[in-house]
Amino acid sequence: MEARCLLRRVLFGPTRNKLKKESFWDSWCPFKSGNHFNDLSLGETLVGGQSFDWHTVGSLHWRGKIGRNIFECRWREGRAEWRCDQKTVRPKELIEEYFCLGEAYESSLDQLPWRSDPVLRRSIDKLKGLRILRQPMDQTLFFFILSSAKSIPQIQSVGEAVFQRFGEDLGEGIYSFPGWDRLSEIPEADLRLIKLGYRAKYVFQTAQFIKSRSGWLESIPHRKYTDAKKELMKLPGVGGKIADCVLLFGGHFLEAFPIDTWIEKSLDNRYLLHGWSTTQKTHFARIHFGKLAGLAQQFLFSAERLGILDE
DNA sequence: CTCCAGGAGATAT
DNA sequence: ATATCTCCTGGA
Repeated sequence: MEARCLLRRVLFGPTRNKLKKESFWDSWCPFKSGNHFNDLSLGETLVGGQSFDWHTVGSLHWRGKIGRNIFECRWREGRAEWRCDQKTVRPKELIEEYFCLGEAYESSLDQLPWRSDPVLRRSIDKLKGLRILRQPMDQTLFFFILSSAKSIPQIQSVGEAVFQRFGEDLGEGIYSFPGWDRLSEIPEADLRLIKLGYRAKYVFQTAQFIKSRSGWLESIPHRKYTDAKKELMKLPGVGGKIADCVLLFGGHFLEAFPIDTWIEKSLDNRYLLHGWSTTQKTHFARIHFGKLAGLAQQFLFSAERLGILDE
């Protein structure tokens, strides 16, 4: 057996398969301390509904992409770790930027009214380290147009189908966002074949809108929040809720406060706003949570969705 | 089989 | 302003 192996090695070298498997991933690195996650918050950050770039590959183990680079994250022995493809350039910087691992996070958290709000306080406590990722606006817009009346797994699978068909293979079964230029060439009927349903028209028309206004989408992150929201709502299929999701998750506008059914439930039952209109609830959020309402929203959303406030 | 999901848009009041 | 209906699809 030994000799056979040796002979094979001399004649053909290590098998291609084995070589690839052993050299793809670099070693695991711990996340910077001081911005530590906990066993809940890492997963919630990655696959809790703000991003659709990650999928679970095992217990407390996720794979996904940052830009066009494949990464993995996991929760192991009481700490969060990440690793990437060996040929990724400056991965540490990518991680730090994507997860906002700087000092600003802690002070942002401290600015939320947790001192006077037991619901928020408990949510933050249970989900230490939960954060808003820095994701690209174009792709985020695409995913949230798909999100209308769909659950997280459905949004992800439909989105991935589009990526797989029209995007680029990045390896490990992960495909890139095709981009709005490419999407503008795809007939609505083709999108319907991939099960986008009535959202197919929104994607198609949004692609035409963006194509006909060079620089428009790129200008959104540079605008003031209210102006940016008003602009996004010009897009077919983008109302107030989706616009806020795109701004919060794709533009890092931390004042955006998307009100979905989970937040609605939280505001109704925990903040006793049952019967208030969406406009009134939005106003309440702005007054009560302040300039970083979107960050507060993420904690309330996850806490409500995970059902961890009623224990 | 019916009902509704992490909505938006159109229409009617 | 508020209420209701429809739009696709998949899962309960």
